[in-house]
Amino acid sequence: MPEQHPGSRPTLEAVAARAGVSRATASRVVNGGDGVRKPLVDKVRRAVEELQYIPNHAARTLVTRRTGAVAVVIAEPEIRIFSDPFFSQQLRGISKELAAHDTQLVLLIVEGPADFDRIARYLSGGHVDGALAFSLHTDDPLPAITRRAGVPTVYGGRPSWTAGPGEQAVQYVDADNRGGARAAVQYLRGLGRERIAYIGGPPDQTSAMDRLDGYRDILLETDPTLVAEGAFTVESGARAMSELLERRPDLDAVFAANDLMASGALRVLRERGIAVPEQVAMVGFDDMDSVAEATDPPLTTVRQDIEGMGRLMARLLLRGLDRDRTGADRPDSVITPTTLVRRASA
Amino acid sequence: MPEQHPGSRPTLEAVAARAGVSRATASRVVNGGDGVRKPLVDKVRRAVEELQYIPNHAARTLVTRRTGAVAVVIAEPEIRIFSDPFFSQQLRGISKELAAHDTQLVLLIVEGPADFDRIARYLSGGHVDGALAFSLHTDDPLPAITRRAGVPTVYGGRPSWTAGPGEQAVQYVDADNRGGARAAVQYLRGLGRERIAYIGGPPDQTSAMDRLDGYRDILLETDPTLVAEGAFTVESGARAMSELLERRPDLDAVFAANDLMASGALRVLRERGIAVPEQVAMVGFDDMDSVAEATDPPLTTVRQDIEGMGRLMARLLLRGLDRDRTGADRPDSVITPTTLVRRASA
DNA sequence: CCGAACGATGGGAGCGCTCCCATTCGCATT
DNA sequence: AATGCGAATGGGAGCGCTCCCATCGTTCGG
Repeated sequence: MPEQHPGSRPTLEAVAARAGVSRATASRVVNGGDGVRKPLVDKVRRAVEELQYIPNHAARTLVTRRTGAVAVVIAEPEIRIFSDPFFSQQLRGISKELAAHDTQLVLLIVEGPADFDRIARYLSGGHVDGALAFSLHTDDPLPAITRRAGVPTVYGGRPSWTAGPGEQAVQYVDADNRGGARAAVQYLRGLGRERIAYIGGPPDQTSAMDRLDGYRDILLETDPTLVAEGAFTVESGARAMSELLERRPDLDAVFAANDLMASGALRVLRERGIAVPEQVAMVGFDDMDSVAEATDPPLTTVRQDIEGMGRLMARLLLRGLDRDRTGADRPDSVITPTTLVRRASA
Repeated sequence: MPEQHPGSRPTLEAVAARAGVSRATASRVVNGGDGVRKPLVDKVRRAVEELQYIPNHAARTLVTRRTGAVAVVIAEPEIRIFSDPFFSQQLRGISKELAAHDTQLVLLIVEGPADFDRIARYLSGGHVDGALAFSLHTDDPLPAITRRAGVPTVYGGRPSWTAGPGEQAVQYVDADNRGGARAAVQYLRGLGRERIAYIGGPPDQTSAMDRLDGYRDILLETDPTLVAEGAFTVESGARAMSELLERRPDLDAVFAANDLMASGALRVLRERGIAVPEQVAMVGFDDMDSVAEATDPPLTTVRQDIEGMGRLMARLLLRGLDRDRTGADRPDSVITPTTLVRRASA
C-alpha cells in the first residue's frame, strides 16, 4: 500500500475521472449509490478502491452542515470524576454506540468555571451535531449553553431542573435509582434488620436524592439519626459511618448510596471490630466491579448497567438528530432497571 | 443574547460588511490581526462581537488542511482499561494541555481487532492533525496504521519496538519505571527485609518489564521462586500472592508492579492472618489515590505523575506538529521521574 | 411507430474560508 | 510638490464536496 504523501490525497474528481463518470455520479456512489445503475456503481467502487479514496470530511461538512461528531461533556468540579470508574464505563458504552454509527466522539472535560466559556464557544461553533453531558448540579450553566447554541443534548442522569414552558423536554437516561434503593432496603428488612441506616450522596445530585426517596419509601417514618450524608467518595463514606456509629451504636444494617462510600464504611466497621454481615449488614449501589468484588467482605449491592446507559444515551441522541431531520418528534427519556446483586456483606 | 437559529450563523462576509472592510481584512483580524491598522482591527472586532461571529471550522479546515483536533487512541483488548483509573488520569492531563492550545480531543476506543479498520480509515481521512496512543503490545497494528496514514503520533509508555532504519524515531512519554522499582526494592532492603518477592505484570508490556529490570538491578542474583507473574488486576495480584506464599512461606516483603495487584495481595495476606507490615512488607506502584489510600493498611507505593505524563504527551505532540510546519526536528521522548510514597504497608 | 414520462447522468453553483497577488495608500525623502 | 517605497488593503481564485436543475436516454402506452 502506498505511503500517503501529505496533501496528495485523491479527490472525488480523480475518482470520477478514473471511473469515467461525472463528479456528481461518483458522489452518489460514495454516498450509498442510490439511483445509479449497477455497472457504473461498480466502476466507481473500483476507482475508489484503486485510488484509496477517502472523502474529505471538511468539504463534506461545509456543504451538508453535519459534522458526524458528537461532544461528550464531562463537567464535574470534584477530583472524583476520574478516580471513580463510573464515567469511564459510561464513556465506553457511548463510544461503542457512536462507532457503530460512524460518529466521532469529541471529549470536552470541564476543569473549572472558566472552562465553560471555552465549551460554549466550541458548541456554538457548529463543530458537533449534538452533545452528551453528565452529572449536573442545579446551577450548572451547561443546559443554558447547549440550548443557546442550539445543540441537541442528552443527559446522563436525571437533571435537577425541568424544561420551561414551550421548551423541548429535556432528554436523559437514568437508572431506576429509587426502585433500586427500595429493593436494597427491602432486602435488608427481609433479613430481619430493624435499624437500617442510610449513607447518602450530595443533595444536589438527583441520583442521591432519588436513592434517598427509595429508602424512605420503605422506611416510612425515617429516623433522622439513622441518616448521614456523604459525598460519593471512600473517605466520606468512612466519615459518615463513624458519625452513625456514634449516634446509633445499635444499628444493624447500612445502605450506602454508592459502592465507594460502602467500602469506606466497611473499613470503619472492620477497624472497630464490628462483624459484617453478622452484626451490621451492608448494601451498596452501582456494582462497580473494581470495588464491589474487592471489598472485605465482598459487597452486596444494587447493580446498574452503566455501560448500557452510556450506549442508550448515544442512541437517544442519534435518533433525535435523525428525527430532527425528518421532522419527527425527539424520543423520550429512558429509565433503565436495576438489580440487587447478593454477595457476602448482606 | 439571541437564540441561534440553525443555519443562520453570520459569515466572515457579514462581519466584513458590517465593519466596512474586505473579507480578507476581516480574516486577518480574526486570525490575530497582524498587519492591519489599529482602527480597522477595532472596527472588525466590534463587528465580530455584535454579530456573535464564530468562524466556520469546516471551511477553515478545508483550505488550511489543519483540523485543530488530535485523536486519542485507547487500544486495549482487556476489560481492564476502564476499571483502572490510569487511563482516565492520563486523559485528563491530555485534555488540559489540548484545551490550553485550543485543540480538540477526539476519543477513539478500540474494542476489538475489527475496530482497527475503523480507526485506520478515520486516521487516514485527515480528520485529525496527530494522535496519542497507549499501552501497545508487541504486535499492535496501530503504529503501522499511523505511519501509513502519515499521522504524527506520540505514545504513552515506552513502545516495545523501535523505529526501522530511516524512520522517524518513535516519540513517547514514560515514567522512570526501572528507577522507581529500584527505589522500592532498595527501600525494602533498607528496612532489613531479605526475602523480597516480586509480583510482575504481563511480559508484553514494557512498563512491567522495566519494573522487573529495576527489581533485578538491586537483587542481583534474583531467586526465581520469589517472582510471580500477574496481569495488573486485583485478582491476578491475589493469585500471585497465594502462589508465592506456597512456594516461599518465608518471604518477608513483596514488591508488586502496580497498586491493584498489591491490593489483591494484601487481601490474601489478611485472609491468612499475616501481619502487614510486621511479617510481610508491601510496596506497590502507581500511587492511585483511589486504591493506595484505601487499602488496609494504606499502601506504600511508587508514585508516578500520571496526569503530568498525559500533559506531556500532548505537549510533545503539539510541539512536533508545530515543528513539522516550521521544518524543525520533532522533539525527543521524555522520561518522567518517580518518587516513593511512604504509607503504612512498608 | 411516435411522443410522453420517468429515471439516470452531467454541469455548475456555492458552502465559508484563506491566501496569493495586484492595487492603493500613507509617509518619508529629495 | 513630486517621487518612491513599503505597508496596508481588496479582489478573486480555489479548497473538495453536495445538490439543484437541465439534459439525455429509455421505456412504455397509445
